[in-house]
Amino acid sequence: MASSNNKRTRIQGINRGIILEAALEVFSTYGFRGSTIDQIAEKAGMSKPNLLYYFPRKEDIYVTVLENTLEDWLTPFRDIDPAGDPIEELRKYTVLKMKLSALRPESSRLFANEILHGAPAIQDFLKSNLKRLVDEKANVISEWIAEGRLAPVDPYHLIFMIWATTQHYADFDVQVRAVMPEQTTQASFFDDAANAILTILLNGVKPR
Amino acid sequence: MASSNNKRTRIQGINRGIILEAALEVFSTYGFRGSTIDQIAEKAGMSKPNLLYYFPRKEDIYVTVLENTLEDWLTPFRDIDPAGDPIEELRKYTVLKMKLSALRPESSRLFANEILHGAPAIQDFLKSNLKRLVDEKANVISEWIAEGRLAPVDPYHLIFMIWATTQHYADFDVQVRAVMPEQTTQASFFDDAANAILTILLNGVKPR
DNA sequence: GAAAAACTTGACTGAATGGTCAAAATGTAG
DNA sequence: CTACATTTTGACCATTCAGTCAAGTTTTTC
Repeated sequence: MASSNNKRTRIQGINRGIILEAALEVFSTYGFRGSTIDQIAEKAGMSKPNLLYYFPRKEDIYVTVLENTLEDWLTPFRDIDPAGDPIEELRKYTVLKMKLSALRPESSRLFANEILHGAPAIQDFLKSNLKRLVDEKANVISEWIAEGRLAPVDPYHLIFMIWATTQHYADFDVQVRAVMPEQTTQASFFDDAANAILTILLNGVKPR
Repeated sequence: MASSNNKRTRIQGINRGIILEAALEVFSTYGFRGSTIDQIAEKAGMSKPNLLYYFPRKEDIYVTVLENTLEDWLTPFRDIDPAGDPIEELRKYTVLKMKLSALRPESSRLFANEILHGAPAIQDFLKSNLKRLVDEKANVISEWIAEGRLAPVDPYHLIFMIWATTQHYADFDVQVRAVMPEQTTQASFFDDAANAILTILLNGVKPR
């Protein structure tokens, strides 16, 4: 049985990958409750019992997908460099997050949905790992402010502001597209958005 | 039958209100698919068939709740005054939206969930009513910029930025609370957040 | 190349849930 | 008070869906 054996076989590696890819699409579109195993199985091109052979419960698939996407999401945040130039570091981070919103909106939506419904599957993660990381980066920002290299703003709210704004373009994609003038929703769209955001944000935190 | 008769009776008025209140809570917590009619009926203190007497389909309850909350959400936006001081108008709007996030987070979450899943119930509304309104306000901002009373930023992205940031405190409440330092999640929390946001945002759009 | 292990699936089960119905209870108009 | 309309509900139905099972097929191992 797949789960009882620690070592993964060749086929297990392949099929788990296929399943997780299909599951990300389905879960991010319909939410946990709104998705069915049949849907995921069909998208993955295998029978339901076969899928359940790899992930015995629906929740197992969901949690695994969620954990994987969390990593993507956090990597650029971890990479904020205390030794770098504050404005430049914030610009870099914001641009990377916008890229994520552009290239992997499903991940963002999956995560948003989880939080929106009270984060039942990742409460602990938020309170331990994520909190630790945010505290660390908030400290970095506080030091930048103390050194006069950034305007005095609450570092936590600054972080939230970047998160909120960048994720908005993935999570609220439908609304953004519905509301934006026609031509604007073109190729350069995410670049334009990033520029606009950065103008406001960086002017807002530049020391004066 | 309740729906065939245009004029609403006393009891209909009362019970529809009770149902919609219960439904907002349930739908915003679990999403459309994740909520059951039984749950709503129990919270409303009546039997399921009785509830279905007032709203024959689950979707009818959902759409009605959603429409009601949309109005709350848009009123302060409509009230942005072209004749007012730009910075002051943006401050006022941002503060009002933060208040909504603080006082009625369920509405915000219900709406976020709907958009996140592709806005199946309000696509048309977004593309017509909301778009018209946003275009109008974007024009107002463009004029402010032309008059040199605001830094030159894309008005649409400015609007999105305010939406994203203010709603974050309702929609991502769980994450915010998990990550913020303990004492900070206190009484003045939303005021602090509003101040931090406004500092960055208004500095970011002040003409220089 | 045979035995064992890993993989795959059609057919099924049981619980949850949206919605129906007919009969009973309550409210209301004259 | 009486007749009529409105409201309420227990019992029920049909469907959807997570998860099981036993029997078959393919892959790996020696």
